[in-house]
Amino acid sequence: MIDPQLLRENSDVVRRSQIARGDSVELVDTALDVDARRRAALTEFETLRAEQNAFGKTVASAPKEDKAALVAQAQELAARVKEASQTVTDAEAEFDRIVGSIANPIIDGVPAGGEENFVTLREVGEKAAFDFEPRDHVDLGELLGAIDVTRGAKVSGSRFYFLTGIGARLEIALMSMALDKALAEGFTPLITPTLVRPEIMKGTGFLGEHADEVYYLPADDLYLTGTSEVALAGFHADEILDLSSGPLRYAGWSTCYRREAGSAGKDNRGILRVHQFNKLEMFSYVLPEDAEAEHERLVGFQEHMLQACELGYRVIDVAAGDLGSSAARKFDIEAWVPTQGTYRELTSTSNCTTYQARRLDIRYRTESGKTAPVATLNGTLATTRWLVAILETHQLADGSVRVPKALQPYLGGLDVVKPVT
RNA sequence: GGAGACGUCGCAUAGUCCGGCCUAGUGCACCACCCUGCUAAGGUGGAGAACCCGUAAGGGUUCCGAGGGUUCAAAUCCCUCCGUCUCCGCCA
Repeated sequence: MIDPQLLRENSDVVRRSQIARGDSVELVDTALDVDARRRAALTEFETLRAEQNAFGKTVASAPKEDKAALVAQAQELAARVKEASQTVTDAEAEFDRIVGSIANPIIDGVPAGGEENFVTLREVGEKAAFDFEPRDHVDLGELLGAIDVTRGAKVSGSRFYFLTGIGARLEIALMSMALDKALAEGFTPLITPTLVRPEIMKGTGFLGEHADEVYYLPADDLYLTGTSEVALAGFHADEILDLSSGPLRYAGWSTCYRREAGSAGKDNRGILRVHQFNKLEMFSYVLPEDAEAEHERLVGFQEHMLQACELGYRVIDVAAGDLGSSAARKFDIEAWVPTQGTYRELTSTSNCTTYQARRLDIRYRTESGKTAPVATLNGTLATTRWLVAILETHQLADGSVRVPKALQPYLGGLDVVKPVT
């Protein structure tokens, strides 16, 4: 939910954001209109209700013989109050529907336009090159006994897989390294629920236009989460936080579930795009004025991780039209995937400013003692997908894969993964 | 899955049977001041959240787990849902 005050007093900011995102500008005017109608209805109702309250006291304290006449009068008033109350309910529902559909106003500097209009902030490391024909991660996974997509499909269908042997160990190593990084940077680790209630799913904004990406269990009215961000954001829902001694930082470890509806035919091979994977996710609750600095910190931690994995990558400033509705800015880090000859997203970090917190009612106390919504940020620290880039980047001519130095301690010192015979 | 109890303004509780004197009482904790010579006690006052009107001072409305309903009037009566706890059953 955007700040209604911003809408009222600075609607041009919202309009400019809508343009940059390629969203409707007329929506802003509609929103202003429903806001005005909502407030008028409220005033009307409150006036009537005050009248009714006062009258109720008269009735209660009236002598018995006057009561009948007074009650008759009160009935009439009650009918008008009821009608006014319904008008308010309707007006507020309309307000929520319209204003709720406006995405978070982008931060100045976010490139306008769609997916292809991203801006590359920096390229780091080398694009791995080979003097032999490099194998892709599926072939490597098979050679190394690390990934079994055939049996994944047998058991669960397409886009499912088994991580086997060294593959399973590699994922655990990567996740553990990320967890240690998170701990070193002051994050509190959390293992989160992956099934959540509808209001939490809605509150985090995943039931908007991407609702068909989400697994839903009708028998229990629960949603499977596509990222622990959902549970991490819901963690402090309806709370007033004390941020006086600094931000609250959490690292959520969870399995993630995604339907990948509409991506049929895309990335069918391997484990690049799958229905289920593991992820360590950073999540920060900060003062609104600290959000942009925190965003830079998060992207910094992500870069440390990619560097530790000795991957070549670029950091991009995602264009406005490609942001989720909650994000005011998003940085993606894409690693070089040799067999695809292109960069593929390994991490994403979003600054949701106060948008998500307003919807989930997460606040802090300002110096004047008032409450105000906090800012929330999230970012990937490691996921199963990283194995794709790690395997392909560090492969050797015979199909062996060199283990990045930083990862070796998590594999009992193993420096090269060799093909199984 | 069965049976039962419960959910009140930070915490703990009163109020619910019998609807209106509840603008929700009390204790603890908290803040300010007063008093007091000693790691304290006592006194007075203040203090929740959201929204609306207003430049402001201030005024108003809503909130007793959530949502409906009955009623002139609901913390209180009725319904649905959510959650917590206890006992039994079942279970990887």
